[in-house]
Amino acid sequence: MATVSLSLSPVDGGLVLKDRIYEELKRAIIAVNVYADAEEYRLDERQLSEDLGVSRTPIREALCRLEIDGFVRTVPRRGAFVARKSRKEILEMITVWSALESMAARLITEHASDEEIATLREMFATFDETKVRANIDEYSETNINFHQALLNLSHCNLLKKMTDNLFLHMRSIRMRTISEDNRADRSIIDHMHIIEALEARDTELAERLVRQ
Amino acid sequence: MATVSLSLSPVDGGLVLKDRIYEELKRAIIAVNVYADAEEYRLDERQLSEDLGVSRTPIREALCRLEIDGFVRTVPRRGAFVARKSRKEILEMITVWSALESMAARLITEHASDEEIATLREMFATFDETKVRANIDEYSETNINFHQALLNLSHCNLLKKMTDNLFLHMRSIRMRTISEDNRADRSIIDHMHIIEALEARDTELAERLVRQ
DNA sequence: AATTGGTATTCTGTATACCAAATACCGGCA
DNA sequence: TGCCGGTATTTGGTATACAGAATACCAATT
Repeated sequence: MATVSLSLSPVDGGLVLKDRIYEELKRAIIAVNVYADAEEYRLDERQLSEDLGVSRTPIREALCRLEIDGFVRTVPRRGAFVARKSRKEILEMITVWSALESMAARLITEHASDEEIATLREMFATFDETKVRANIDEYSETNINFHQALLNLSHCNLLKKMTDNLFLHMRSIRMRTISEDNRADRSIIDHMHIIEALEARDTELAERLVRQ
Repeated sequence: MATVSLSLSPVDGGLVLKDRIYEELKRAIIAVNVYADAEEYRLDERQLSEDLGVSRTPIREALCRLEIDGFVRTVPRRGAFVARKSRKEILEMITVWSALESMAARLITEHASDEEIATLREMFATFDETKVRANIDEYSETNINFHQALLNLSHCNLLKKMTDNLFLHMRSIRMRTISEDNRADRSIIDHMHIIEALEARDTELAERLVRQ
């Protein structure tokens, strides 16, 4: 009897309790606008464990991971708090981000296919400069998607992984500076310039544009 | 009575058990040359806990951190293994590293003082090209120090933190490719060129040299 | 002899219990 | 009334206990 190949995929799902808690806590942390009010958001392990209906152990592992990611700051013997980034730290995140993304741009000019680059244009297909002001928030999403798409096209998983966390941080910080986002109309032009540089395989130009 | 300021440092050391275990495990992992032999290095929690004389809880937290750092790969319900980087992953690490370090070079040309840049030269004071071959390993250390010094001078903590881990990985990988290090004599010249570009505040040149 | 089914063991994942440090509260004393 | 000290409570850090899953091993059957 020939063994019939059913091409099954593993049923695991790969998400254990601590991972789900990690995701849930991260979502919750990003949801609260830490920068809005002055009080410190304290994360009580016992509180969380009974809220989520699990024991403290997976909570602690999730908090441990969140601390490494920079979303939580734990003081020994004091507890865990939602991290509040200083201005300097934010600037440093932007610096690192631009370093990584400009490298992504380099890689794209060198390795990505024309079709892949073309997909970048499609993201802005529904927007033109006159409409941008009307739906800032939708554009804001597209804006983020654009940056993430750049990292994806770099085909460098490490670059993507390292920027993903930065993105999440920037997202929550952005809420604080939402008013500054009236520069969206300038931004869309910049993005088009970037795409053009990528299409022209102009490595240096693409890198420079992205960095700025 | 005026409160006398004694400028005492916390006696704690700031290192709790899990942190010490983390450091110890990391050291041990780097010490074993994973790439030398084919067998998988398994990290048994019970084994570790009795070897280190602590319970499993801090072990697990340390392993969690090591996994995020990429030194350990844990399979659900299977355990933790010392991570073995694929060729692709290694190349990606080098890519990210060069992205970060070239950004550091940019920052140095823009912000570092002349004195700080001058310290880079001193690192190579004891070396000239004829001597390099004689003490490769000592030079290798200086080589690493040079790169770390660059990151330090960038005055960007995040850049430094992100590259520190990459450095540790590269260090253990280097053991595998130690034979290739006969290119040290070319390397020292490259470093001098980098220093000169930094001194000349030539941002673009410095960045390009570092990236390569 | 090989393969399959079942059982036993091992080890992770999770929960609970214990301990020590830190803070908060309260009472006494100046 | 204000300050100091002590006690109590809270809470994070650590250890242990329990349960479920995965593997290894053995036996039985073909």
